[in-house]
Amino acid sequence: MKIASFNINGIKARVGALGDWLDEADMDVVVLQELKSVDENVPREMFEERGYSVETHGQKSFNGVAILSKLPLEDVTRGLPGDEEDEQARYIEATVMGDKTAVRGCGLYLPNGNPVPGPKYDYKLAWMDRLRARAQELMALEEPFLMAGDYNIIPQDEDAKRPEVWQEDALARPESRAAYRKIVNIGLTEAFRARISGPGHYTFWDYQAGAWNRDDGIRIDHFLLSPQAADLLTDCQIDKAIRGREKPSDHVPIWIDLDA
DNA sequence: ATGTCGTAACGTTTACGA
Repeated sequence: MKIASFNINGIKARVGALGDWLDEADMDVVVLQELKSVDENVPREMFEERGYSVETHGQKSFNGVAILSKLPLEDVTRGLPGDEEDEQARYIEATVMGDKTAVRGCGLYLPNGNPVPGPKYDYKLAWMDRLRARAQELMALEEPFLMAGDYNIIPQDEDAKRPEVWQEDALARPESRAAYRKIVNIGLTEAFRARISGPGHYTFWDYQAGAWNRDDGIRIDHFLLSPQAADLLTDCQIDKAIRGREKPSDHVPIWIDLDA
């Protein structure tokens, strides 16, 4: 079961590049972030004609997440539990019925949090605490689940080309990293680091200042796996090359393969 | 040179979020 996460930075602008990638990537499941569209404006046909069912949780202009799947989906839920007042579309869950095993899949777009300090940073940290609470609920089931998406977290200095410029940023501040570790440390496995160690692996390059040409990137898109899902992990890779194509997103896809 | 995108709207330009 191949599952990808891809922050597309606007579905309208990405129809061409996203379609090309879907054709060649051959994923069973894809979680998307930053649709920047309401559900009615998502071009479902481009996914359905490729064999995917489409579950969206959209929002005008900002945020918006989706799950695409060639495998049957069950029990789709939208929104991160823990705050009835939160209207930002950043979270969706569904159970993917694999040939051998069902996997609960969570797609997320974690708040950026800048500037620090301020209400946006407070919202980020509170959102991360809600995510941890949800992960703990799922852990108690002792079943395969995964949380995939744009975490807006640079876990360690080795995950940035220039860690010094991110020191005071919401993506790398000590409080942000601690909140991320608090989620991981309930017993989850970060898929990429379970397979590949060392610096120089990124999923995001800013559009500005020639960041891509200088390989000035950061690794902020992650898969966290429950123990039962980690047992099934056979691969995890970043599709770096598509950042160099026409009209790219500022993120690239990261994907895992599960024996499920 | 403080650098680029994507989206929306009281739109041919500005504001916001990233």
